[in-house]
Amino acid sequence: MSNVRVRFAPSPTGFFHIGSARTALFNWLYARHTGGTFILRIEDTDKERNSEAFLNLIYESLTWLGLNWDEGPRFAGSGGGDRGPYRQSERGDVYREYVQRLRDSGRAYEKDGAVWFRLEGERYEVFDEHRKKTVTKVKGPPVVIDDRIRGRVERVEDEDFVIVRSDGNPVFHLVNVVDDIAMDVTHIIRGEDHLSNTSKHVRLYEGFGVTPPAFAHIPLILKQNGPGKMSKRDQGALIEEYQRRGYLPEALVNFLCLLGWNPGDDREKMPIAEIIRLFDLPGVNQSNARFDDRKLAHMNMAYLLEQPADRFVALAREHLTRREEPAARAAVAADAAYFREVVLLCQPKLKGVEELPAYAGYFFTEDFVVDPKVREKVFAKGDPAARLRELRAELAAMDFSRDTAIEESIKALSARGGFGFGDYQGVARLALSGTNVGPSITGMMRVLGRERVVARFDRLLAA
RNA sequence: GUCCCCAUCGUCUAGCCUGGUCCAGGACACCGGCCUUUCACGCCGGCAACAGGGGUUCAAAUCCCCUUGGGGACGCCA
Repeated sequence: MSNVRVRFAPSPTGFFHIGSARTALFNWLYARHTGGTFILRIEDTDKERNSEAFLNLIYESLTWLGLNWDEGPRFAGSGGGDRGPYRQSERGDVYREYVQRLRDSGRAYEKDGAVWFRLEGERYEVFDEHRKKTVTKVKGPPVVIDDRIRGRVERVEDEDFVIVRSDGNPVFHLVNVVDDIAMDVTHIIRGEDHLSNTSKHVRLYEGFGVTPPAFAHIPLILKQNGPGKMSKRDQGALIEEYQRRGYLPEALVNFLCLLGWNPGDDREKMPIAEIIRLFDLPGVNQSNARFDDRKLAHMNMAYLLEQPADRFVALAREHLTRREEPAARAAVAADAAYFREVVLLCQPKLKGVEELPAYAGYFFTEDFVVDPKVREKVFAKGDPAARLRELRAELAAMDFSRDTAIEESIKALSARGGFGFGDYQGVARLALSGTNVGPSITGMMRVLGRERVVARFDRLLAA
């Protein structure tokens, strides 16, 4: 156990989004890499905008992603620790005590009913064109931030700022710094949007007579289309959406790691243990990264392909249970062993489990649509009906227990008639599925079983 | 407007710190081809970038400056 202590400090004021998840991830990775402690702290000082539902979403999303926390609110095995409470709404006493310390030392004062932090230096008044008002400025040396990712950053902090609102609630800058002191946080890893706040925070640390922790400002994730950083409103921004769509959390985590960090070589798909081993602050990029849902989808497919049968089947079932369409309901209602056969037959072909209802719906109902375009195409050349009748005649004697046996029968039939395997495959697929895409035809026949295959052949021949 | 951060293929990036090994490598996407029993996967190939200008140097993607562009922050939100 090292003495590294990092924290992820979200506020439950909205959906949990990709940017927050990556900040949490980088903190978690750094804690795991160093053998340090990962703290979850809930910054719920904005009483107006907080909600328990969003709070729960934070817990659930982090847990789903596998980002367990060592200290913080207790949830699903995570949490605990002796520097709580870990919700800022429960830490009023701590803040009052720290504010009093500032007032005692003359570094805080009251004005307009609020408490302000006093900067040190010569004061002067100036009219701010942008804000259209006269403000009091303070002359002083710039704040120097030694950022672990950006290097040396200088910023002038030249106005006193509010630390306790007139309604008595402490503001973000104050509680953030106080808690990081009280919780012995050693490294602050957060989004670059906080870089300009950091000068305030450093002054507060100085005001408390505390050496600031190490700062590491990570690049932002930019929205896929259009200008600006990704926000909760953007398409694909919500973690729960990927959970709902049946994405593998480890695929999402792997993808997120690569947005602003890399192992230093060409590797992309890596087990989490390897990422933990290699992750370090100097390896984090300085420039913002644009989100790319296609790359994420590809990563997800790569992970899906290698899932053990049991987990893949469970994932498919869990996903389909939440889907509303008839194909999904029929699939869930089907015999479990049959469901498993179908899903495993499709596994190597799918980009995501969300494709399942559209891709494999015909396995679970006799009432599937026959694509007219595909039908036209299949019947455009040769005599597919004749081929299907020949194949139909073979069915009774066919061994349906193995794909290879079915394949051999069809090959033998083709050889006898002087046709190719494909002459039977296309029309048979149309009869069985109503389309021209899908898993292997022999696998389809085996899984559907002789009875259903015969019926579907007959139906197409009758039409 | 002010301040801060950033700048390599369409996108994510390697290379930059410690200049020559880079007519710049990988991945996603896209386009061909192969494989094949459809569709995928896979494999092979292709397209495609050092933002612009100035400097330093024998030599610059790499160091410095300017411009431009992108991003962020400027709340009694977090």
